[in-house]
Order: sequence, then structure tokens, then C-alpha cells
Amino acid sequence: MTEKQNYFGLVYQVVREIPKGRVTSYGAIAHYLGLKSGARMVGYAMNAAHTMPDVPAHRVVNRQGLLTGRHHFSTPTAMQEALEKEGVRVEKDQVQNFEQVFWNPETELTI
DNA sequence: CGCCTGACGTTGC
DNA sequence: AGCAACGCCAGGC
Repeated sequence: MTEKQNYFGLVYQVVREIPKGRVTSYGAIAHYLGLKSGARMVGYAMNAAHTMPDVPAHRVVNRQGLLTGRHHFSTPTAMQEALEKEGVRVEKDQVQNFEQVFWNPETELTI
């Protein structure tokens, strides 16, 4: 598989399953993978995920629905524009209706 | 080989 | 209710 590292690949796998117009949180993925405090690790994996074309890191936000990692994208607005382009409204780097667009891997993911 | 930093989350004050 | 510190783990220097 292209995913050389296991837990990195796991994160990529889950993130790739995020449906268009939906977002999830680092902690949700971490908890889904069994990484208790791995939320940081998920974000760290996202940093490497930027090399993965099929990993929509822009659909992953923090627990508050804030686009904390937007600065890591090509442009500081790429993340927000990508989300808005998919139908997710973002205001001041914060996802609006976060509860509605939130995609829970443990509940909705059928892998 | 050891120290620092980092796309978070939770608990305590 | 808002702010601060801690915890966890891996990669980079």
C-alpha cells in the first residue's frame, strides 16, 4: 500500500472516507483508531498527509470546528475555500453548523 | 543521542 | 465561564 506507516495510513484511510460536505475532528479519528490522546498524532499525520492527494485534510478540523491547520495549506484560505466549495460554510476560520456537518467515523463509517 | 516542537484534547483553577 | 497547564508520541535538528 502507498501508506508506508501504519497509524499514519489508518488516519489517511479514515480521512479519505469522509464524505463531501462533511468534516470530522482529530479527536474523533484518534478515538476511532483507539488513540486516546493521539489527537495530536492525528494532526501530525495530517502534516505528512499533505503529500497525499487523496487525503482531504481540509475536511479535518479540531474539536471546536476551527480550521487550525489552514496555515499548513498552499494558501491560508485554501482550506476554507475548499470547504465552502463543498457546501460547508466557514466563517472566521470556524465551521458553521459544525454539529450538522460533523461526520463521526464510529457512527457513520462502514468500513 | 538528547532536546524541542507540534493540524489537539481534557482537566483543574 | 474563561484561562492555563499537562499529557501523549513521533519527527526533526
